[in-house]
Amino acid sequence: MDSMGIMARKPTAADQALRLDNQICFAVYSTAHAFNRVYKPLLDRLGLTYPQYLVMLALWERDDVAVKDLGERLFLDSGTLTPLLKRLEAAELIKRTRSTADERVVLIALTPQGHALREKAKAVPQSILAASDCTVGELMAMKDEIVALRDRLNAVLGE
Amino acid sequence: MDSMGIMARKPTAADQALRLDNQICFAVYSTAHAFNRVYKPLLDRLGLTYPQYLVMLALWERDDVAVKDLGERLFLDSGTLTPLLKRLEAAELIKRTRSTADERVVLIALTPQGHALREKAKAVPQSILAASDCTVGELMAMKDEIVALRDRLNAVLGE
DNA sequence: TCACATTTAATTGTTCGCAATTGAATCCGC
DNA sequence: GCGGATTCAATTGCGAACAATTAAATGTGA
Repeated sequence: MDSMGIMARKPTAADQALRLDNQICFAVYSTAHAFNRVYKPLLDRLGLTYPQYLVMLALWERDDVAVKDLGERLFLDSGTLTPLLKRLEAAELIKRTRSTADERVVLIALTPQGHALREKAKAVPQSILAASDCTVGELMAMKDEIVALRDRLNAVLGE
Repeated sequence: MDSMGIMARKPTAADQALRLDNQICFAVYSTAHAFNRVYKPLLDRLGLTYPQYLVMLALWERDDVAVKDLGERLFLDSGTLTPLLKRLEAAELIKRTRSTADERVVLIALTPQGHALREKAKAVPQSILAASDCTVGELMAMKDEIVALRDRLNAVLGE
């Protein structure tokens, strides 16, 4: 077969598909890391990691919600969220309380400091926009495509 | 200001930008996780995690390379790669050897088993393609856009 | 009512991902 | 040569991410 040797061989479609450059998943994976690195210095000023920032974004839209609800919005499970939320509570940005109606449920609420942090966070998106060197319209179009892809992937998982 | 209270308030552009739905970074982040979950059962059969699969993809294209070279291709550093490569070595898929020319450098080479695994891996991309429910053309177009975004983000980091 | 299934968070263990540091090897200017 | 800067991989420590399990609370059917 000489698949690794000196002899020339016409690359098959399967060969091409295994090329790193051709993989959309690697494109998405490496772009996620690039975003993370761009966010890092901005979020350091807020005392947040990127996943913590996502949790705060979700809570600024709606708080007093169960861990499960937060997990569904962020596509994360309790194994990830429980320790992360404990760190946010230690930072006094949120408060965790058992629901009285259903004691299995832990409700997450913002503290005054948690609410207040939103003002400081408003500067973040425009810094990212600048770093992306794109227009808002371009980014939103891309975002819609990527979300559509994500939702199709998640649909397969749900089967 | 009543930013959290009952009074209605016209959402500003900054408010809109903080919405989770509007964030391309969250779209990318959550899509990366969705890919990971789709890959998981496929890669389990190969005995690889997703990052390990990426390393193998890179090595199938070119091996006998330094850790640093691998890191540049995958956008990862030695803190991530060193333990990952040790696990691949333990699985006998790669061999790590110090370069004789420059003893700081560790060269990564595929073992026969490492080469052989490529044949089994050929089935993976088409399964992903099916899960994405897209045409190859659509995916490649998206990939190019995302890579362009990644490269602009990385360019800002390099400044 | 009571057994049994389901739901919800928390926990445990493994693997990334990265910042910061370390230590060895190499390079470079003088 | 020699000394300091640089390069490279490894290490340490922390924070995700997730599978699998646990434990408690709740729901359901006979």
